[in-house]
Amino acid sequence: MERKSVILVDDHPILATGIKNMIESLDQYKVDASATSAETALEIMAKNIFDILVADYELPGMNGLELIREVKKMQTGIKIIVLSMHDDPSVIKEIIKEGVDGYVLKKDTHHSLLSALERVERGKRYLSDEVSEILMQNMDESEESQLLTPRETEIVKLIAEDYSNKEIAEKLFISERTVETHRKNILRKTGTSSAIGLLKWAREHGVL
Amino acid sequence: MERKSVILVDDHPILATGIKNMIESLDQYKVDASATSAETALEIMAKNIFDILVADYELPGMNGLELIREVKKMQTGIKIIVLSMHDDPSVIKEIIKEGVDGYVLKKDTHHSLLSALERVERGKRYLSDEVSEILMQNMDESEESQLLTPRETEIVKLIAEDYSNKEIAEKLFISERTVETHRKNILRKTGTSSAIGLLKWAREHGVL
DNA sequence: AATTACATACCCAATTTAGGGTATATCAAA
DNA sequence: TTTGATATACCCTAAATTGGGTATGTAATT
Repeated sequence: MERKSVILVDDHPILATGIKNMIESLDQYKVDASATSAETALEIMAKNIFDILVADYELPGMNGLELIREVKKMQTGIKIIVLSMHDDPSVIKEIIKEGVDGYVLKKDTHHSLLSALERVERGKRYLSDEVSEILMQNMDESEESQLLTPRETEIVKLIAEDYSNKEIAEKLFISERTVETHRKNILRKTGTSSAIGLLKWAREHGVL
Repeated sequence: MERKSVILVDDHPILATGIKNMIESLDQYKVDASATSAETALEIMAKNIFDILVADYELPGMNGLELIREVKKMQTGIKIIVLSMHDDPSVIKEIIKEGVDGYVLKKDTHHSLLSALERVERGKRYLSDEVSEILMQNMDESEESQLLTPRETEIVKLIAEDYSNKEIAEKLFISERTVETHRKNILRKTGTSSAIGLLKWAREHGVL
């Protein structure tokens, strides 16, 4: 049987080597290419065909999401498995929406990664048990990403960048009163009561 | 020849397995124990003797620094190699000051880790090339980690956790006036002018 | 046509933070 | 022993933020 060709993307070589060995411990896979950045990976994929892409989500420069989008444009048949450290529901949802075939957390066991490989090879999708559980816990409190209006989200971002109400007002060509109103509404909606509390909320909910 | 006994601590099993295989690719080492938390590692080390500890620095609960301190109390002869993602000079310095034998970044190659093992086994210390370079670049702008006093750093952390001055005062059993004074001094020293600006500074300078 | 959501803008009051001081006790270093 | 750094605590004022309202124009939806 032909061994499936895998390309691996991880910006931490030490971890990449470990994962490569892990994958190749199964005879049916061969890691034919490794890249430490999304950009390099895309260059390689422009010239070679692979069966499966195993990519770290946290990458320097272009992030995992952008990489996935580009790859799907280039090689429509390729299976994508994302390996991520983030167990933040909003991040997970975002990645899955992008249509990846497998999602495995770095804190899962190595069996998870191997299971993911076997499942996606057979055309199925795979979520590790950890990931499934996280998603189920957050089904109900979903749509909270739409809690804030676009304008409010914009203002949250400016607050996070350390602009005062006055500066935000000038930047957006609106009155300082309006910024204050948005700010109040934002704090009320998010259940926070200070700029720093809001920042924590925003990070946890993927607004930033 | 007796194989050296290694204990591995990493909270991400998938990565731990990869590193274990990597270490055992050299015949002279055997990974006799693995733990996913500092606490578990300490329990194991209370009952067994190891030659070398390879520990991830980012751990849930007790952090790498505290783990190192505890281990040095328990097993004075053990060699310690820290494996970390952080290439922030201030973090690196802090860890090295604690007297570890080797420091390797996850973005180094796997050869670095193996070199580290061999060097510390022979009683020498090891810093990966990447780490050496980072430290050299920051020799001059050093001491900026000492810009803030310990007390001030403590307060920065509490501000980052969204405590108000009043709450910080209660927590530390000091007057709210004192917290205000610290806060003013911190803003002056860091050249910032708001809590959020301070937070950005703190993140950039490894205070958090 | 009525309702709803959104962005806009104002009023008021209370609280918190920022920025300017000064002052004291302690401890280490020169 | 004097100096310097640190942690403590207070004074003052000004600015910014928070928390409670109301109100209006616009666009989309029912």
